[in-house]
Amino acid sequence: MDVAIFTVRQQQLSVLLVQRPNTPDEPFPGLWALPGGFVDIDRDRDLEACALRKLRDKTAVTSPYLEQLGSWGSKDRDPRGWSTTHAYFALIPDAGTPEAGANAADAAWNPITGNGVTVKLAFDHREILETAIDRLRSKVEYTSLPVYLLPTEFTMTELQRMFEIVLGREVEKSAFRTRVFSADFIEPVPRMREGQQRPAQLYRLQRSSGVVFFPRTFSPRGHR
Amino acid sequence: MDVAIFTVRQQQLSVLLVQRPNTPDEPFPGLWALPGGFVDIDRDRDLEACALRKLRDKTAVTSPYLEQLGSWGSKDRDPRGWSTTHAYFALIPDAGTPEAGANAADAAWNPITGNGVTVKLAFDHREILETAIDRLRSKVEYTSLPVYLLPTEFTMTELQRMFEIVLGREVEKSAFRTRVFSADFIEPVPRMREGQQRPAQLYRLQRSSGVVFFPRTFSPRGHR
DNA sequence: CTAACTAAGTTGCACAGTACCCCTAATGTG
DNA sequence: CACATTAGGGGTACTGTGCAACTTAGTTAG
Repeated sequence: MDVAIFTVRQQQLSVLLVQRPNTPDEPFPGLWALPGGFVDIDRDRDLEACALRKLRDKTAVTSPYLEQLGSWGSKDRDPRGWSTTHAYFALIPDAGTPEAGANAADAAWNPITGNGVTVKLAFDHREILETAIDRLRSKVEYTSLPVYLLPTEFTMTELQRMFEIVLGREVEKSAFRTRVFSADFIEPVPRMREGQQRPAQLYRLQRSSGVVFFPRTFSPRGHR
Repeated sequence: MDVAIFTVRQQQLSVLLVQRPNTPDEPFPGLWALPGGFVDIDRDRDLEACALRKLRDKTAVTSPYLEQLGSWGSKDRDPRGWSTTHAYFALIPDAGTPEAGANAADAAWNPITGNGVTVKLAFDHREILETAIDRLRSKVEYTSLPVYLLPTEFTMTELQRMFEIVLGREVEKSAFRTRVFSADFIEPVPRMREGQQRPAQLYRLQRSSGVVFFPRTFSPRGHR
C-alpha cells in the first residue's frame, strides 16, 4: 500500500515523500519513497481505510480527497521477489504539513517538476508517481478536483490558480468563471461586514457536493 | 485476480461468468462468479499478464481491450478471512464465445440488465461487476471504446449500434458520424467491386490507433 | 491628495461540437 | 410497379468555450 499525497505549497504542486531506513538489510536503503506499508488486517477494514491510516500517520489530515490509483505487481519491482502494492492518491490543503503529523520526522514535501520529482525513488515509485500525476492532470481538465487543494474558504482567483498550477498553464478567467458557476458546486460565503480586508468574494464547497464533472475539457484554440 | 469480460451478443451487453465448484469446502459453492484465480508467480510477469492469461483460458481471444478496474480488499469479502483481489475488465468481439476456449465448460454469457446480472454472484463480485459497468458506460460517453466490441471490419451503423447498446439509449445519427469522423481513428475499407452484398461502407480501426477521447460527452438537450 | 497601478468581476463576439430535423439516393420487398 | 427501409448527408439552433476589451474598486507611489 502506497499513497501519493499532493498539495500546493508556495505556488508549486508537491508530493510527500519519506526516507527509507538506512539499514543495509532493507531494500533501497536511504532512498526516498511514497509513504506506505503493509495492510494491517486487524486495524484496516478495507483498502481505503488502510490508505486513510497511512495519510493520517503523516499529515494529521482527516478528510482529504482520496482515490484508488491502481495496483502494481511483478517479479521485478522488489529485489526480494514477486510483490504487489495498491496505490492511492490524495489531495490535501496546504495546512496539512508533515510537521503536524505524528511520526513524520523523515517526511518532506518535494515539488513536482515536469512528470516527476528530482530525487531518485525506491521500487517502481517513479512509475507510480508518474501515473498519479498523469491521472491528476487529466482529471483536472474536466473535473473540480483542485478545490480539495484549498482551505474551506477561498476566492475565485485562488481556485483558478490551483487549476493553473496543476495543469502547468494559464486558463482564461472568464471562461473559467462561467464553467465553475454553471457547475454549481460552490456557494458564496455571506460577506460579514463592509470593511472586509479582501475585496474578493469568498466561496466554499457546498455541503454534500462531491467531485463535479464538466461537460468539456479545457481546450485552448491552438490545441489538437 | 478477477476479470469482467464484456461482449455484445444478440443486441445485448453481456458478461462472461463461471460456475464455482459444488464442493462444500469451497466458499460459495455452485454460485456464479467472474472468471479469476490466483496469480501464478512463475508464469505471470505482472498483473496484466495474469489477467490476459485468465482471458485466454476462457475465450481464446488474444488482443482484447484490457484495462485495470481496481482492487478490492477487506475482511468481509471472503468467509475465510481478509483477502484481496485485482479486477480487470475486457471488451471482445462477439466471435470469442466461451465454447471456443479451453477449459470453459462451466462458462456462460449473461446479459446485463440495468446495473447487473440476474443471477446471484459469489464474493463481492456483484459490486465489482457494477463498478465495471459504471466505468464502461462512463467511458463510452467520451471515448471510442465500443470499437473493441466489433470484428475488424464494420459499418458505421453497426458502430453506432454498439454505442447505443452499451449506453442503453439512442444517439443521433448525424452528430455521431461527425464526432467519429473528426476524431479520425477509423479508415474506410476500399470497396472490392461494384456488386457488393452490403450497401454500406465498411470501416476498420486504423493501425496503431489507441482509444480516442472525444472533446465532449454525449449530451442530449434535455439533460442536466 | 492624486495619479498610476493592480485585482475583481463583467460584457460581447467568434467558433467548435453537438442536438435535432429534414432531405436524397439506393436497395430491398410486396 | 409502388412502397418501405436504410445509408449518408445538409441545415439550423444552441451550449460551452476562447479571447479580448472594459468597468470598478482597492492599493501604492510620488
